[in-house]
Amino acid sequence: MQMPHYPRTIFHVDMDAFFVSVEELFDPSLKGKPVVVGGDRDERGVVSAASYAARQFGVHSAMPLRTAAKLCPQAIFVDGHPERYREYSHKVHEVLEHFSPLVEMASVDEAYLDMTGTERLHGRPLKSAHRLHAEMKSVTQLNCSIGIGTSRLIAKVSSAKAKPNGVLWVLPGQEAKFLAPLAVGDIPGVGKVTEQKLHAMDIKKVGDLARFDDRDLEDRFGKWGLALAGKSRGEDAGGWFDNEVGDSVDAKSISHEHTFNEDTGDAERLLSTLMRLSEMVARRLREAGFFARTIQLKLRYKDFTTLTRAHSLEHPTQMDNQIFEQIRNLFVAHWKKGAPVRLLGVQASHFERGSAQLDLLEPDQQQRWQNALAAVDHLRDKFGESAVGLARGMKGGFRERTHENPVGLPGKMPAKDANKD
DNA sequence: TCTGGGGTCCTAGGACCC
DNA sequence: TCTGGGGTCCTAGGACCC
Repeated sequence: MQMPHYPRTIFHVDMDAFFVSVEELFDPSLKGKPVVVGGDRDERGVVSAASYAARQFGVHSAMPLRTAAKLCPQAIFVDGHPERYREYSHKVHEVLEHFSPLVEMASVDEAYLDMTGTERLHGRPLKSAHRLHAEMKSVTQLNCSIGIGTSRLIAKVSSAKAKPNGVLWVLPGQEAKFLAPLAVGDIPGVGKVTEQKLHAMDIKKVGDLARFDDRDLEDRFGKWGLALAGKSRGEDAGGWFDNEVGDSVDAKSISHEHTFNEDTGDAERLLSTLMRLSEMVARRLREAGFFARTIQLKLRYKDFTTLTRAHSLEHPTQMDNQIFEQIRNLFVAHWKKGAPVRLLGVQASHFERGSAQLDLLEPDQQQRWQNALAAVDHLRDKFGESAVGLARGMKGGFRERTHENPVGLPGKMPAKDANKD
């Protein structure tokens, strides 16, 4: 993580209307039509992606589906297919790896490449960008846009300006000049709230921002103000942007949430949803090899008021039943009984790589527990989530953790009185 | 318009310890 | 009896991104 002493060449590769384009590959009849990915026109939810034809009507991502339907009644609404997007994301990644060993997927449909020093192999930046662009099209049949600059920030902003299907190179030394005429909202990290605050200070363009004193901005916005000052000059100032391209960072949290199609105050239904969410989170913890110390409940009522309540455990866990136990306690303690709920969420965070509980065991016993858990996950793959219940939480409680049962798995044949509570 | 789901980072207050 | 300051952990909430 040391700063390079020469100017870097960073590519930001951003797939054009990625979800829509992938859907078009599976159903070519969608091509050229107004398409909205995210769900049915009358569903509770938002637009994940809109085709360029749909955008003509003012439809854009994050917009409520029902609003999109009003703006563009003739649009075709399709469900998203995350597996398809992951599959194509892998193809994209493979293409990119032909161009640099330092590739970082920033999400399913965009990536940063550090192309510094690849001139001998690939030629000048514009030439390699055009080759990349062509190879992407021929291998994946998908269009992308490429931004080139001396920082992630410049690469990212220039790829947005290159859309659709274009390449844009900001020459070293021209960063501030490139940014100056752009709206402050074009800076990644500047959303509605910051934009409003800046507008109130009569800062509309990045150039206006660049003329402000760093100290001034720091006084008004704290740490974020200092980062803003740097960004106005094209620097990767502050936070995630400062990471070298290709530095992999461990996940900090794993969560699942669910919005009901209609609000419900039915305790049974709410608890079984929390159980399902807990299982999904636990399973991903096991896949990642993480044990979580903090478990958090998210509760959103009918009127959209949202609260989060967390609890930290003495012993980190990756078990369904232990997670659900915490979630249930938090839920019972904070849910206004009978109040209609719109959304429930379960989050795990503060990860550790191992478990003090498992560490108490001999290596071969540890292996047996891990094998047992893997077997359960395998059965669930085969027969569905409900086939194997690690957590029988709804009506009863949980097995106590003991030395013989260090992670709180239910026994093979739970006796009638096996559950406490 | 009536607002998804999965994440990251930052702030701020209170507890607790030295 | 009135009163320090710094560090760290925990919790809650909010802005933002794709």
